[in-house]
Amino acid sequence: MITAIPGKLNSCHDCKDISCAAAVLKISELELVNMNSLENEVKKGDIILHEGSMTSHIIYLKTGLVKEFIRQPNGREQILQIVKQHTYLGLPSLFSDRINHYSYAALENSHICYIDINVFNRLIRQNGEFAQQILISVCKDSLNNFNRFIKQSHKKIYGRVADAILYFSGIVFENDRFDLPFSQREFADLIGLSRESTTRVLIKFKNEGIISIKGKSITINNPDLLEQISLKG
Amino acid sequence: MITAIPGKLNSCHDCKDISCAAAVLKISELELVNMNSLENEVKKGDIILHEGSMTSHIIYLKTGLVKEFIRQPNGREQILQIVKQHTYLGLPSLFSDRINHYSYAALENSHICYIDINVFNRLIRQNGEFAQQILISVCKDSLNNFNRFIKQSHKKIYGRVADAILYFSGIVFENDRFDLPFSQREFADLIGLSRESTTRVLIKFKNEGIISIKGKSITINNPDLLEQISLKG
DNA sequence: AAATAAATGTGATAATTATCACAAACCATA
DNA sequence: TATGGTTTGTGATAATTATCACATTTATTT
Repeated sequence: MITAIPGKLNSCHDCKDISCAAAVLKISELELVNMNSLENEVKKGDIILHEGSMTSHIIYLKTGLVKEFIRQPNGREQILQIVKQHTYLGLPSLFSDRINHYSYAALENSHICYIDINVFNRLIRQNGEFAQQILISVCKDSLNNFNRFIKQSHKKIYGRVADAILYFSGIVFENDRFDLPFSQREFADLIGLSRESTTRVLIKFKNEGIISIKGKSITINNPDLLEQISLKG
Repeated sequence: MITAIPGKLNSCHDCKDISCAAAVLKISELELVNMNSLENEVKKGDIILHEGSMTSHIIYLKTGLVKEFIRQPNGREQILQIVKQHTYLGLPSLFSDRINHYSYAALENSHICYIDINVFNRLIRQNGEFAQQILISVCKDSLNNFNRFIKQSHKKIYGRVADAILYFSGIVFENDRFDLPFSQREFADLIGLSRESTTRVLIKFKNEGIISIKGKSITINNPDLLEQISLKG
């Protein structure tokens, strides 16, 4: 039996944002316990969801890091975004045709929860606060993603690589120094460029002192200049 | 006073889809009358919303045709989608930062309604069915849009022009013959190509007999071939 | 209907990026 | 530490698309 929980939303301890999925989850967490939702550990490289498959459960990324991607007709992978913990995977699909449009693979060992679709839907209908928070979460996510994509689309390779570095630094890892969680091949897939072009730009940035590269580790030395390059297009 | 309306959703008479915003509106229509929502007529070319402005009302496109667009840093316009009647404009913005991320301009004389944000939000909280339908509508729309964009992004100019023609034929006008609601300059903006390249491809398609062009009117003679070109990338 | 402005067509050229081919560096593991 | 595999670096070249410049057509205004 599901009972609507009075509309008290807490903010997520990590990001202090009441629209963060972690905060949203607080309502459903009670339900999850009741419903015996499955919790699972996935290893780095594991595929969590396949594009084209039916949505049978909602998947909540409790801890870890995941890439969202599709396969382009030419066979190449297109990475759409890096998904951080406290996020539902592919929520929009649930509310459209219930087919997963994207694939998800773990970039690190991660913890995920499977939540029953019907529980979720009942919660939404019975609890307006919950519905509103999910709406906010979905809208923010899709807007951010779409905007990032649109802005990239007309930029030259320098601007695009700069964007990608700033994306990892700012949005994914929130740190000027970070380890690329995959190869340059995949980095190129995220940006939508050839591997060679991507490498060349990275080396150019390195030679100009804007960034430092040691193995998979990237350090931004001059964020302002990177921003400038990104803006210039 | 807003009262929750028992969850009976009708399908839209036009598109027979209960997730169509027209169906969703049925619930709020009653409210709209109560709240004295403003109805307005806009002329072809009028700008309905400016990117960057605050969301003060929700705008519902009752009749007409509208383009959603942004201005790229290089000054060029990027048309994101063509919005048909029975659609809320920029709904995702309402649920994120309440700033309109895109601009909207009328491609034909159109009728729009202004709905108070608070009415909308109260409806969502008080009526789970309504919330769910809005969620569905937002998710479908953003998925479709994003997918269209991603699929385009790696295609060559032929595939992209083919896509755009199929988009107008299938999604916007639902007819093999349609009038471009704007110039080829704007058509190019929608596709994200230069005007000259776009023109050249159109002429190529025309010379190959795949389409016919008379002024602004385009007729698709060979939809299968167009599909093929789109798929080939 | 003439004049003016706007949109479209087209060749030549330049800029950008992908592709190919292979060398060098790095990594895992026997 | 040798060895095979993968990833990264780099030059040369080809493919694709934008840009420029201008002719031609079409639309709008007086």
